[in-house]
Amino acid sequence: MSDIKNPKVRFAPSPTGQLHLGSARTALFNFLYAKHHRGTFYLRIEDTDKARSKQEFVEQICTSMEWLGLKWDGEPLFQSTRLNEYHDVVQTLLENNTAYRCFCSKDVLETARAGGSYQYPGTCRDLSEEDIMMHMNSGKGFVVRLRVPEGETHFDDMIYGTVHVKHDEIDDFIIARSNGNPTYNLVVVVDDHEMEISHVIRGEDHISNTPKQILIYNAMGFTVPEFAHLPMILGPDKKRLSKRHGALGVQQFKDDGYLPDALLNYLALLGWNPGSDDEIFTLDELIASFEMSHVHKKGAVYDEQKLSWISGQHMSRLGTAKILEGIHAINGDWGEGFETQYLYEVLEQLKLRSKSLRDFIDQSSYFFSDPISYDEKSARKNWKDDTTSQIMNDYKKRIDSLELWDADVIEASLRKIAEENNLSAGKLIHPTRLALSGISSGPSLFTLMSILGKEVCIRRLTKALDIFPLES
RNA sequence: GGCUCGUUCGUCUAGGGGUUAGGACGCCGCCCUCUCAAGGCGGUAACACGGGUUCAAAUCCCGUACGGGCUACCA
Repeated sequence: MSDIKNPKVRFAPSPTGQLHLGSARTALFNFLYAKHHRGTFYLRIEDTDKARSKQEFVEQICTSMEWLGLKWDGEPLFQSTRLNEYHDVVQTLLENNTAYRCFCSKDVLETARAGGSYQYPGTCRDLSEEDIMMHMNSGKGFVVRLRVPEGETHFDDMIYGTVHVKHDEIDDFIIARSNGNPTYNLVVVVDDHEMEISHVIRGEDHISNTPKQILIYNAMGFTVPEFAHLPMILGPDKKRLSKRHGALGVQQFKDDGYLPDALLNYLALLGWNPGSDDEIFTLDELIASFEMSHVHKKGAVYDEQKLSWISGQHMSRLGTAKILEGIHAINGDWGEGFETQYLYEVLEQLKLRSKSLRDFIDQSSYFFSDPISYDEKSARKNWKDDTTSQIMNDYKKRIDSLELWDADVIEASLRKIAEENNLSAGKLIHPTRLALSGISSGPSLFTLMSILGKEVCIRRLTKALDIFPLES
């Protein structure tokens, strides 16, 4: 495969919705293939469905792709600007007799279909010149159909291998609607040819469109590109992932605080394997190891737990400055009023405990303000009675007198007072943590205290002494 | 219905004639430990089924079953 030179690929979403996980994966594989082989990655907006296409979706798709880091080369191509070209191709096909006008009404065909016939009966396939003129003159509407020849078509899919389809399984399908607009199968071919696409990489749902498109390539005398069909991403019900499976737009992952590299990493592992046991990759690493031959055919079920794990792995490898940048991108207020150095220390502690940027935000409140509520379960367990209060009070006084405020010193003083009272250190540690953070989990207590500072610790202990033990 | 593609632990996957069928997520246990994580160690769990071919089949072939996709004047 290393002899593939400068392939040209494209990602061709239709702007009828935001960028979804499935399309993002298709975009990623196109991107990886292009970059791995030093090729070109184009973006084409398939907006020929006027009724459903919206400008806002075009913007949303581009934004999502930029966020993911899937930068396309050149300017996006909009199909809506190319209607004339499509029209010309239809004319050429009509002229060389590889396509014909069909005057059958929609109703007639639907009735026929309802009767159990699945294929177009070929009514207008061999209309005489006179009949055509007559219909035209009477102002009757028509669609243009491709005249599918006898025989069979096969192609060598890079992932699925050779696929054969007999032509009698293929309808004389419509390439231009009665309103003159071209249909998908035609525009795809015309544009892929125009853009000199060498490798068409798309979802497996297009595998049965491929023979039809090859027929058009042949009818026009165009060179047929290589094809690679990607397996689908499935929901837990094993059906193709869709809106029904919940909010799975790329935008949502961004809002949930996932890192783009983590999402991409996860997506890459859905249907592809790196040929090693490695699982954590940056985008550049994915580009370096991507091989189409390692893409397999089976649909893969989307699993949020694994995404979350991968995300956590990325998080723990990321520098605190990058994390801070990411957090501020989704919440500009976070840590406002505190010095950057302080924020870095906070992030350093939370890194191994966070799967997403949201987790940092959700877990960090006590670094910025005194707890306003306390975990009741922990309070009842760890601060049972006045005995605890007494020792906590002693402990408060003890740390108040500390000259040097660092984790080791703080720890030593706590262990000493525990020993003096013949208690295990935990008997002091747990209530202290509760008093300082309001919860029972988090970073090492002594690190926490050193970060918070003496004054804050004393203040929070004082407040806790007022509150605990709770009334029974 | 027709066509087409697929089927290895619950999930993502490795393995493509001889393997104790490997790894990862999850789950469970242990270790570490001030908690929660992280990390380490261990455990749980799979070749859809039936026929062939072969000394030998998860692996090759044929069926069956099940699942996906397509079968639009959507893309």
